[in-house]
Amino acid sequence: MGRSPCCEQDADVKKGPWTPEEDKLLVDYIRRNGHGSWRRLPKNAGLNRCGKSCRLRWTNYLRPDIKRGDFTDDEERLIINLHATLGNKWSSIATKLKGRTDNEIKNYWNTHLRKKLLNQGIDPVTHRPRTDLLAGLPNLLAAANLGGAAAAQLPLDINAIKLQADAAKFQILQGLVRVLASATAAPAPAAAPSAMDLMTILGAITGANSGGLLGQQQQQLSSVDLSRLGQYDGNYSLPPLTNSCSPQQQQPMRPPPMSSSMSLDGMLDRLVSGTGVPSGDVMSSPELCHGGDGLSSPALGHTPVATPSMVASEDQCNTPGGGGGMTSCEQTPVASSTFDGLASLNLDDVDIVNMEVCWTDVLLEPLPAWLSNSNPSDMYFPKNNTGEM
DNA sequence: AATACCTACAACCGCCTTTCG
DNA sequence: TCGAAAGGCGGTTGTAGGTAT
Repeated sequence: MGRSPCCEQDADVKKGPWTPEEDKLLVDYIRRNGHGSWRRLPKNAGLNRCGKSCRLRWTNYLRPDIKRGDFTDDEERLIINLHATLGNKWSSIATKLKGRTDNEIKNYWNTHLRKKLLNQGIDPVTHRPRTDLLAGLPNLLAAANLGGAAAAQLPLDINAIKLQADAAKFQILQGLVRVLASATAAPAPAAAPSAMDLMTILGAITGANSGGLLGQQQQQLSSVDLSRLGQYDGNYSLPPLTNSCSPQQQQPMRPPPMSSSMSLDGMLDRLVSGTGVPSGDVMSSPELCHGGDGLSSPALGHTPVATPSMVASEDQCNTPGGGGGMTSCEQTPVASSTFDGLASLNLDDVDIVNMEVCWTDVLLEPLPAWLSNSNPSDMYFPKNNTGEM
């Protein structure tokens, strides 16, 4: 059908921001008479505006019951939950938030909440883990695999590439762990990659060698059809996106077993097998809410104090698998990946008991600032550094 | 201090739905 | 029942203010 703009016939109507005088005319008129017919209102109120413009100005800004000010945490949660259910039905969402207009909620979503979810690795449209990150995985792995001769040919760019790869790895890990968590609740469809596929990929991403994929890992990865990763988007139902670590669950704060439960593999084993995980709410498992979280553990090079200055030590360089493998520390630039050197890390050095952050919280955190730094070479090679560049 | 860039939000546009004669 | 007018909605744009260079 379609309609011409309501004021098309009158090209002289004013557009743009409203002046205080216009606001006063509109408010005074509606207080005295009600708005009645919006089309006739401008003329009756002495406004050179389109009726539609008057209605929007009134409903979005001048109405006396409009609530002003920042959105509260409760309002944020409500908007996110409602959006997950209703989608972009802003007017429907607005009916649940007293005093907020659909336009205000829409703007707040587009400027704040959308970015917030994206930073948490959540697709703001589907409210599921982002799969666009997985789609770029092959390229990412290729970049991460640059080392040795390739690195020598790209001496200036390799650090930036590796750091960007780390940033993407971090987000991919967020998504993968969420996917794996959900996989315990719903069996994977036959066509989708298996949990073991993901484990292989994860192993490759977090590979102990600093140069990237090597030997057996690379062979294993080649057996995984990465193109099927995209199927995760619709095939698994995810657990609720709630902060699931209740005080009671965190209370025991017992030192977790220092064996596999603190390693990523151990954690994922539990997720995949369901061992020690209460059915129905994987994310809230007390097993997973102890002080030492999987991803912030040193097993992934993400100790809470991890910084770019965390460079592989001489010991690590000399330890098989610790930044070593087929790529020596000499070949590895100063900006060795924080995902590198995993096998050499000593869990005994970590104060797990005092790490009070739930791992699910870490998963939902935005990228660390140093990982999302737009100019990584500045971080790795400060101008007043020792002149290693 | 000047300029460029970024962000937030008010306002507009075009389409769809509802109402009414 | 039909068609036009009016209201409503969601996407997009324009702009002011803030921040970085």
